[in-house]
Amino acid sequence: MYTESIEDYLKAIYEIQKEYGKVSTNSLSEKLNVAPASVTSMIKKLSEKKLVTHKRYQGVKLTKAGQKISLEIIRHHRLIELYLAEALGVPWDQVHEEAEKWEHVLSEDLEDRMDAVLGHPTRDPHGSPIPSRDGTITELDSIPLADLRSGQSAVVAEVSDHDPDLLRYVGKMGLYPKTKFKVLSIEPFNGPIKIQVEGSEHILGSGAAQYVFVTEVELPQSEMT
Amino acid sequence: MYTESIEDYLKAIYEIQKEYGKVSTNSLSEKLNVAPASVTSMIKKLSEKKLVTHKRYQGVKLTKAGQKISLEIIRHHRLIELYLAEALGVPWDQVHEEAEKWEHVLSEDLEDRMDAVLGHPTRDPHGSPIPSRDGTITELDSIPLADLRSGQSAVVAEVSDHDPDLLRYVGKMGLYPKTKFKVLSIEPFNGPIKIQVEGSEHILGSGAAQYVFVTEVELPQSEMT
DNA sequence: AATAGAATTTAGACCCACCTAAAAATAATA
DNA sequence: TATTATTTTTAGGTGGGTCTAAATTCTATT
Ligand SMILES: [Mn+2]
Ligand SMILES: [Mn+2]
Ligand SMILES: [Mn+2]
Ligand SMILES: [Mn+2]
Repeated sequence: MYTESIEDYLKAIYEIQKEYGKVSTNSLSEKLNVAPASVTSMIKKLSEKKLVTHKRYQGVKLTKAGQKISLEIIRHHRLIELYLAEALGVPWDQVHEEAEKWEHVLSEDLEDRMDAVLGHPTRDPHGSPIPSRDGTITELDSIPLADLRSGQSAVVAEVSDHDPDLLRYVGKMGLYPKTKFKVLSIEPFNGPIKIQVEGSEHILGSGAAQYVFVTEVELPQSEMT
Repeated sequence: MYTESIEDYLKAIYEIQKEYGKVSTNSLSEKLNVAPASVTSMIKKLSEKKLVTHKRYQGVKLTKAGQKISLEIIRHHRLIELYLAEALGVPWDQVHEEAEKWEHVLSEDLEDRMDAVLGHPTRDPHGSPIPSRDGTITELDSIPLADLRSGQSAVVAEVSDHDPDLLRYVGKMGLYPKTKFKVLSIEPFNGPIKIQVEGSEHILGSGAAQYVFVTEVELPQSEMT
């Protein structure tokens, strides 16, 4: 078993790698709220343990072993989030914090039991895919809601789960994963977006729309090719 | 919040205090599997934080503040044990290990939700009382099964939860809390004990009988006063 | 009361994860 | 290309929790 710290680093590396491709010391420093110097020394440790490869001043990359552990922790995290939401009614903006701690002490046995109770789910409450036990994951290809145009319809795929305020904000307008909605209007220069969700209209700030990812985009008739 | 280590020390101190009255450095060393020297230095820390009082070479005693935290952790531990058993079907010999870790990262909110789902229970799967939110606990007054005599009936109150093998052993004969049974015979010099549980007979070693605590003892007619 | 044995504490050290301040390497810009 | 700015690493230090080996203090026994 690895320390909580190591597991959190590996998870962060996986996530940054996925989002930006390259994983710099500074990006880890920011994500994990530790000083860059601390990251450097942890990188040295991870590198000695062959969990990441590292070229000085060039960022890190997960090894096969590192990715395995990383996905194992992400599986814990997301199963826990979903379990808390489903079985104990924890609101979706609070599950992340709880999972952040619990993920490190969850036994494999309990992981399996939760998985079974939930019916072997594939998505967490924010729409993120849950890696399978053997460490495979199918990332979604979705686009930010902010990139849609007037008249388009789409389905919410995933909402970033790192800011509880954001989750409460978009939750208030019903923008949960799998929810279909339509863009009524979108103002230029990152202006507000008017959307229709299940009959009612809402105004969504472009900042938030950056963190809501959508799929199944339908063009309005007039713009079909 | 306190560290996991501090919480485990406080919990151990509470338990030893309850069982033996006096809490020595060595008893903590054994219970926590750390060197006596480590205990001494932790005691110094707990003492500075006013969680225990300590007279050199004389053992420690929880302060009000120390007891409060201790009972808070014990509440977490026992609620978790019960939740795992009830909601996820974890066998009673495995819940302790899982709880030992999770207890330190459980939020108050989740504690309350589990408590509610379980219907505000008062006993964990091993029969131990669950402290209330405000830190009160009513310890049972029970006696070891080993102290019973031939012909007596009693009800299982509590089984020590620190040895999974013991739990599986007594579990096999159905000696769960609230189970009524009768002593058919008991051999002298710590000999084996023959008991009847729900119709069927079992032989119980005296070692195990030391860790099964019973209550509601009924004398056989012939020995009534 | 003296002494042997047991329990406890002190001394000194290790590993982990973090920090700040300063140096070094890389990237951006004039 | 030379200079400046940014990023990353090194150097040195702290606190938390543990260890072993050596003192100290208490307890039991003669
Ligand atoms: Mn975490
Ligand atoms: Mn999530
Ligand atoms: Mn514990
Ligand atoms: Mn228990």
